[in-house]
Amino acid sequence: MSTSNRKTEIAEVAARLFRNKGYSAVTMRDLAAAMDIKAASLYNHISSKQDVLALVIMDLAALFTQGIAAIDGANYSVSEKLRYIIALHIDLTIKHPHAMASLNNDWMHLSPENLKIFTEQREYYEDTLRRIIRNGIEEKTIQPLNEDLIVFTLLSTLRTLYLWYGRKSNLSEQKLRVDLTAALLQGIVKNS
Amino acid sequence: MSTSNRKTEIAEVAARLFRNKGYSAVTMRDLAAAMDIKAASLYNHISSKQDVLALVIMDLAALFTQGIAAIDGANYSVSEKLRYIIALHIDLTIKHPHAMASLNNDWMHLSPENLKIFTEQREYYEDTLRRIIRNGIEEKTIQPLNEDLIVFTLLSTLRTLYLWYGRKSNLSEQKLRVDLTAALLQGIVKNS
DNA sequence: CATTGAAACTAACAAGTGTTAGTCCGTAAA
DNA sequence: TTTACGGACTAACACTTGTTAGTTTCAATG
Repeated sequence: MSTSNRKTEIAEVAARLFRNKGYSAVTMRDLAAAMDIKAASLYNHISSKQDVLALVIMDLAALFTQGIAAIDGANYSVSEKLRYIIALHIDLTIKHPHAMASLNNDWMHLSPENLKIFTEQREYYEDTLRRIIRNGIEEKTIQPLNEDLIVFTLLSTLRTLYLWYGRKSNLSEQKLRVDLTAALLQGIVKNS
Repeated sequence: MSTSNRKTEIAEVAARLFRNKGYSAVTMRDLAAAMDIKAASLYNHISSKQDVLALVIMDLAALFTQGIAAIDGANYSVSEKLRYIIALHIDLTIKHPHAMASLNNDWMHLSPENLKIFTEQREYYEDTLRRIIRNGIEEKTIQPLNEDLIVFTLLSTLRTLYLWYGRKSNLSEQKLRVDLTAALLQGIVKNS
């Protein structure tokens, strides 16, 4: 295989540390200690601290980009697309809860080249979602609210799922999907 | 006056820097440069870097605590309480957009004493909101979804308002309040 | 057995970190 | 005019940072 086992292990431990203290506050000695080795030994597997951050963030970012591209390209209704996007976020959050934190909070510390790629992907993601929402408003299946507001209401909840899911509650993935979809799409008050 | 003008000026500039790079990545020399003075000169006004962080975060945290206490203590319906809580977040976000970022992302770097106070206040805030939601579910004015899920759906959107409001959109505060309340409480799809 | 190579180690460096000590300047009070 | 002092400065400290160089260990391969 192309990437060594140890390298991905470093990325996983790093993601957990980054989640708790942020990229800048985690030192290479912290990371090494968490793996029970010395800092210098890390460099047998990775080339720099930036490299580790990219390892944590970039693959996950690509999964989001691919995910929304597939959903948007399929022959779904607006409502179906939104449901699949919610499911995508739940799925990736459960699989990579720690990396999600870095994706949200530490992306600005990526190297210029990776930052460019990341920013483009994020814009593509948000533009796609915005277009779906706009379609829904035009066909009158989505409430005629400000479209940026709708986009960020959805995204802010989906992006910070990692903050509480699995901690505060022990919801099943199934129940999470059903209830979260209901809360985001139908709202939380009755008889509106 | 008890706190000097210069001290609050430092806190404001620091909040802006913390927002962009995070507390740990901002050096005292960065902060000094942003104020056009030398790093050592900062210590005529503040006692430590931690002190600056506390200056940025703690007062704002107290405003949230006082705000929700007042709303919860008043004789409002569940729906009214939720509307006022949304308005509280909008109000404080517009007044302190930079400090909101630190409140969300840098609180873990507070000194142990301040961290304790902060954590207690946050728990009080979340507990209060959770109780309001639970009341609503019991009296059947709120959808019977998982209550933690509802709490964090609301909070995640409200807490990250600073990320996009004033940047991506030029909504008036009035329109923001109306549309955001609608999106969070009634949802975004029609004819549910 | 000899050799290789992955992966750990020790030691160290250069740059950057928060912070302190001591000094200087200019304005306002005495 | 003298005094006091807020608020800037220079210089320096002790420590931490990411990273490199060179070495050692040891299991797998020939």
